[in-house]
Amino acid sequence: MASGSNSLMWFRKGLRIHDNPALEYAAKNSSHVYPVFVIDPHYMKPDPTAFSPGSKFAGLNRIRFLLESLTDLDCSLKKISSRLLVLHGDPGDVVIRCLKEWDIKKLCFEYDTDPYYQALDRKVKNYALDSGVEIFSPVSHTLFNPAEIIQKNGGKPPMNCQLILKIAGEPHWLSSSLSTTVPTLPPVGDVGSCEISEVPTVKQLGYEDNQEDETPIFKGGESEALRRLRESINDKEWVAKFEKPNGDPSAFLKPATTMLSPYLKFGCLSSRYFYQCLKEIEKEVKHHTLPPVSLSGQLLWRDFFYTVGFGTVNFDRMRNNAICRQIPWNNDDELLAAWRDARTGFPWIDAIMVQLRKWGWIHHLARHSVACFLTRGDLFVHWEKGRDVFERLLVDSDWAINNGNWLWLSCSAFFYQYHRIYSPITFGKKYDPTGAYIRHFLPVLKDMPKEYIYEPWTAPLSIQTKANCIIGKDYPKPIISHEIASKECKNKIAAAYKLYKTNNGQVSDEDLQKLRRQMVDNLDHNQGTGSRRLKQQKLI
DNA sequence: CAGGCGTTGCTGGA
DNA sequence: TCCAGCAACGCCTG
Repeated sequence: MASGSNSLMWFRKGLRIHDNPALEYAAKNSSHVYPVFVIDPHYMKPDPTAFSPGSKFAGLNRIRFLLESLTDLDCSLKKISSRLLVLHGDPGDVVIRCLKEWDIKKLCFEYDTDPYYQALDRKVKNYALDSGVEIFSPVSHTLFNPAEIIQKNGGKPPMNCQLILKIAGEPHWLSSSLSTTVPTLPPVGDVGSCEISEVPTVKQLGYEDNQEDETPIFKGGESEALRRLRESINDKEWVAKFEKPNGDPSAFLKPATTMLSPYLKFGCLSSRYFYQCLKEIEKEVKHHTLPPVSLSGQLLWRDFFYTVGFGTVNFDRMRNNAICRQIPWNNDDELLAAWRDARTGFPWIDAIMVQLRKWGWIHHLARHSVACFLTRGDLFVHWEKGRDVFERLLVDSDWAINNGNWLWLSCSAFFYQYHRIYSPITFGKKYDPTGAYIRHFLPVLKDMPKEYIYEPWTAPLSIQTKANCIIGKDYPKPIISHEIASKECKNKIAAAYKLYKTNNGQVSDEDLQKLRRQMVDNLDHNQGTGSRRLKQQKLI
């Protein structure tokens, strides 16, 4: 039986029992294990000034998911004669206080590459080192160790996904059996004067719990994650044939992907365990798709973005980010708000933005569609603004992956074929010619005939009247002409790329400002056919 | 230094 | 449903 000293298991992500090496280590030779989660008011308290319910940093959907995950974790810990200790306050201060109060000799937590945790962990590690507390912080959130990949690649992160496998080979743990359960944990010791609470409800955190319109799409927690994993991989044919670019973004009754991303984000599901399951299936079936498009490939993409995010200074911004193209994005908050609040006048785009707000999840290609529209395709708004909206609204929002994809979609890094623009009209039509997706998320258009549902402003007034939807009154006119705006966007990016080349990648703030002025001049020369002018005239 | 390639573009024709 | 043609990017490889 366990004997020895006290251990603190600090949960942050990795909200699971299975494949949790930090938890296993905490349990080893300890007389007491204190499983802790710290609720950071800074992250969790309601922010009434935000554009959607939630805190300053996270929408309510994600906060709810996190709380559900904690409840499930508490429940699982109770089954192995322990419990989750929930504390409130600045996580660094709280953990340091616990280390003192409980006479902790081992501090265990999953290693995290996000800048937030890098800073936080530095603080806690410094204290622990000074006071003789042993630290165990294994890499178990990703398939590979990002630092190791970077080192093997000569000190730089690999800049395409295929390279990861080439550099790393198969993960070292692939053929070993990852723990699926922990039989029992040493008991929680005396908590002294530390204030312990149960997992709070959203109401207790100060939120209105108005789960009005639709039942939530996700239920947080490891139990649900494992259940959904089984369900997803049950159909081996489906797994074997999975090809990411071929998914249907308009499928909402039965979405086209596994929808496991929120569980991977919080570590309710181990990406390593998931990968093992997929490899097992790939071994069994005759033919299967391959990375990067296969289902297993999707986990490699995750590692790819984690690695580049870890190895790139200022990965989450344009300025002073060595891999990011300098592009003179505009600062038009009106355009941004129209996109964010689903009133661009393009039903395909607006329907996606409604789904994002309600579900906290949209299909990968839907993300592409709206991200392209906001940035390089139509509105030319800065990708950092769109990133912020996604970061808030997505339940699965993950720092490295979200930023990486916005860099990708805005043609700022990784991908540069800026002339390939998703049409806000024809792209969705391809998958859903009758507009069922639009009708579901934008009921105001539910009676619009299918001939006009993607471009309702072209419907004759008699049709609009019959459909009970007057464009410009019941549903907005399009904020830009896609034909004109997309052409302008291409020209702007071409100019920015050109400057980047002539300046050898050294583009200053002044250079960008100059470029912006030139662009305004160009618009004026074009006799007001530019998007700016169109917007002023409220033209369609 | 040229040629091939890149998870997910669009249009129009067969 | 598949394909060519369009326009045309940078990065990697040899």
